[in-house]
Amino acid sequence: MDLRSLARELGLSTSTVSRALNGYHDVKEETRKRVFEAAEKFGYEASAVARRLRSRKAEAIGVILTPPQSQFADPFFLELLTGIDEALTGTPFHLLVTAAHDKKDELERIRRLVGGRRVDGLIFARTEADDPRIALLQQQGTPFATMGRSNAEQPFAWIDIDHRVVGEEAVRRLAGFGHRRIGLINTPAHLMYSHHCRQGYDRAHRDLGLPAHDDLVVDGGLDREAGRHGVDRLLALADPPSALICGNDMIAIGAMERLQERGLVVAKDVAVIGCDDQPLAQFSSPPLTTFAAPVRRAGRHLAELLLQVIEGASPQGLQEVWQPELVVRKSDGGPGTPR
Amino acid sequence: MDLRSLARELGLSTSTVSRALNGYHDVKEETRKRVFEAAEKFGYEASAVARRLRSRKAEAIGVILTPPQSQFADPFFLELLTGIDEALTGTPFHLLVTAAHDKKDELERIRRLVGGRRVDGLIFARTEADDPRIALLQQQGTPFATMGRSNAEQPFAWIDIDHRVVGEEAVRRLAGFGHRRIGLINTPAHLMYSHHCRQGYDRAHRDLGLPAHDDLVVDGGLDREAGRHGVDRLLALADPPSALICGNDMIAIGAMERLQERGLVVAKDVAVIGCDDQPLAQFSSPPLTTFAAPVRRAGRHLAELLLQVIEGASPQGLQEVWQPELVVRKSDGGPGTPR
DNA sequence: CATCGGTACAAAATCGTTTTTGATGCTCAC
DNA sequence: GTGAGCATCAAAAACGATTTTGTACCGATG
Repeated sequence: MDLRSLARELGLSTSTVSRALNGYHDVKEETRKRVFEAAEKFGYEASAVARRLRSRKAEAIGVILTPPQSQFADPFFLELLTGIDEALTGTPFHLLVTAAHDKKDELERIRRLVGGRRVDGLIFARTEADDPRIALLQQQGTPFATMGRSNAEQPFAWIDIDHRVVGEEAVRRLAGFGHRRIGLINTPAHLMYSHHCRQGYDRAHRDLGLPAHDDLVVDGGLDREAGRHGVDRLLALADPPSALICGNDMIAIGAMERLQERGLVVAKDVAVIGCDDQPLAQFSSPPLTTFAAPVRRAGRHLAELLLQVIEGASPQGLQEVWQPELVVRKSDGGPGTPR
Repeated sequence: MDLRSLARELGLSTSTVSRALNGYHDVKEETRKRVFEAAEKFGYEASAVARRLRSRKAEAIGVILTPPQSQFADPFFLELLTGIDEALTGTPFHLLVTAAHDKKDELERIRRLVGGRRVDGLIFARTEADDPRIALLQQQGTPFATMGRSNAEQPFAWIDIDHRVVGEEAVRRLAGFGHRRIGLINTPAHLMYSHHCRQGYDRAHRDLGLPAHDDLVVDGGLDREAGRHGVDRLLALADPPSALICGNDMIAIGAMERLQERGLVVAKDVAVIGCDDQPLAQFSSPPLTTFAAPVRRAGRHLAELLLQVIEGASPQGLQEVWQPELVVRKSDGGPGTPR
C-alpha cells in the first residue's frame, strides 16, 4: 500500500495525506483522524527510501569496526554497539554496521557510506593523533562522533575514558603494595589512549620518585598475543618488573597465561592490573583486577551526541572525559608481598 | 556531484552515463572509458537512496537480535553477525542490526523493517515451533533465512546445528564413563533446538537402557542464572545426577559456579558438558568440554542463502543440517570415576 | 532504392515520498 | 462589496537515480 492508493481510498490528495500523517497544521483535525484510521486499517507504512530521497536524509548512522582485531568478536565493540542501539531505539534512525579489514579499507568504507549518503553520520573508536578519518570527515563536513579524543584543530564530538587516570592510579596502587619495578604492556602507540596511559604512568613515577623505567614499557597489539609477547620481553630484563599494568584486559589475560606457563604465580610473584573490565575479566584465573570503562553507556551517549550534530548542533562543547573506576579482584596481589 | 552534473560535464545524457557505469552494452567502449574517467575525477558516487527507490531494492539485510538475552553481548549473536558481515563484504548489501526488547517488539520491528522496505530480507535465530516470525514473513512473501529450523508448512531457507546429536552424544559419552543419572539443564522449551536436544537425550537413554529420567530434565533461561538454578533444582533430588548436560555454555558456566559454591568438584564429583564452544569456554574453571557449533560459518552461509532467495531463488532445497563436534577439555571427568 | 537491422545515444517515464506553490471558499473589517 | 486574511485542500515540482521508449545514423541486403 503506497501513499497514492491510500489517498485515492480516502478521496484526498497525496499531499494532504502526507501532511496529515506528518503533523502539519493545515489539515483539519477531522480529516487527520480519518487519515490515521485509514492508514492503520490498510497497514500503510511510508517507504523509507522515498522519504529519504526527498528529504535528503539517510536516517541511519554508521559504525565502523576497526582493524586489526576488528570483528564483532571484540568485546569492546560489542558493548559500544549495544549502547548505540539503545540510544537509537525510538528514533527513526537505523544502525548500519561494517567491519573494515585494514586502514585503507576503513577510509574507503567511510567514503562509500558517506558518498552514497547511506548514513547521516558516523561513530568510530580508537582514535589516533592526526587521525585520517577525522581529517576526512571534517573536510567533508560529515557529522561524526568518536570514542576517544584526538588533536584535530576543529572541535568535534567525542567521549573519552581518561586513560591518564588508569596509568597513574595503577602505578600508585602497585607502588603502594611495595613494587618499585612496574612494567607497562601498552596498547599500540599510535592510539591516542595508549599515549594517555603512558602519560599517567610516567607522571606517577615522577611524583612518587620511582627509578628510571623506560625499559619497562613495551607496546604492540590489543590481543592476548601482545600480552604473552610483552611478558617475554619484560622478563628478559636484567632487573625484571614485579608488577604489570596492561593496556586492556585481553593483554592482561595473555600476560597472565604466559606468566603461569613460565612457572610464576600471578599476584604473588607478579601483580597484574588490566583495563576495561570486559566480561571475561571475572572468569580469568585469577580473576582480573582492572579499571572499568563504561563503554556501553559511552556508546549510548555517543549516539545522542551524534544525533545532536546531525540536527545541526555545533560540535563545540560536545566533549566529555569520563573517569575509569578500579574493580579489585585477585590479580593485583592485594596488600600482599612483592617477590 | 550528482549524475546530472556529471552528464553535463561530459556532454552526455544522464541515461547514457548511467548505462555506461552500469555496464550496459549499448555504450561505445570509448565513451564508457571517458565516463569512468570523469566519474573517478569528480569522485562521483551514485546516491544509494535514489538507486534503491528506482530499482525497488533496499540493498540491505536486517538482523534481529532476539530477546530475552538479546543484546549484542550475547556471544552467539556476535559470531553470527561477524559471519554475516563477512558474506556481505563485496556485495552492495548492508547490514542493518536491531535488538528487540520482547517478542511483541520483535514482530513490530520486523513489520517496520519490511513495511518501510528498509531491508530486502531478514535473518534471525532461535526459531520456535509455530514461529510467528516465520508465519508473518511467509505471508508477506519477504525473503528470510533462519538459524534453526521450524515446522512451517512452506519451505524456507535455514541452517541448523543438529542438537539431537548434542543430546545423544553427550549422554553416550557420560554413560561411557559410568554415569547412570545424567541431568539435562536445557534451554527454554519453546526453542526448536531445545526440543531436539531433549530428543537426542531421550533416544540415547532408550538405546542404552538407562533408567527413567524425566525428573532429571529442567529448563529455563539461556544464561548463567539458568545454570545456577538448574543445579539447585537437580541437587535437591533424592537421587541427584552425577553428570550434567547443559543446553549452552553460559548455562554450563553458571552450573559449574554453583556446583563449586556447594562444595562439589566439577569433573570429579559432577561431570559437566556444554554446547556451543564460546570463546569463554576455554577460560572457565575447569575449561569446559563442549560441542562446537560453527556459528560464524553458519552466519556467513545464511547470508549467502538469503541473497539467493532475494535474487529470486526458490527456498526449496536451501536447508542444511550441520553436525556439532565435541571439544574435549576438563569438565567432563574424562575417563575418570563417577561419585 | 527502399528497407531492414544494429549501434549509440537521448528523451521521457518512473520509483514514492515531501515540499512548495496554488487554488478555493469563507469570514470579517472597513 | 471588496479585499485581506485564514483555513483547508490540491496540483505540481523535486529528490537522483534506473528503465523504457524513441531516434538518428549507417551499412548491408535484396
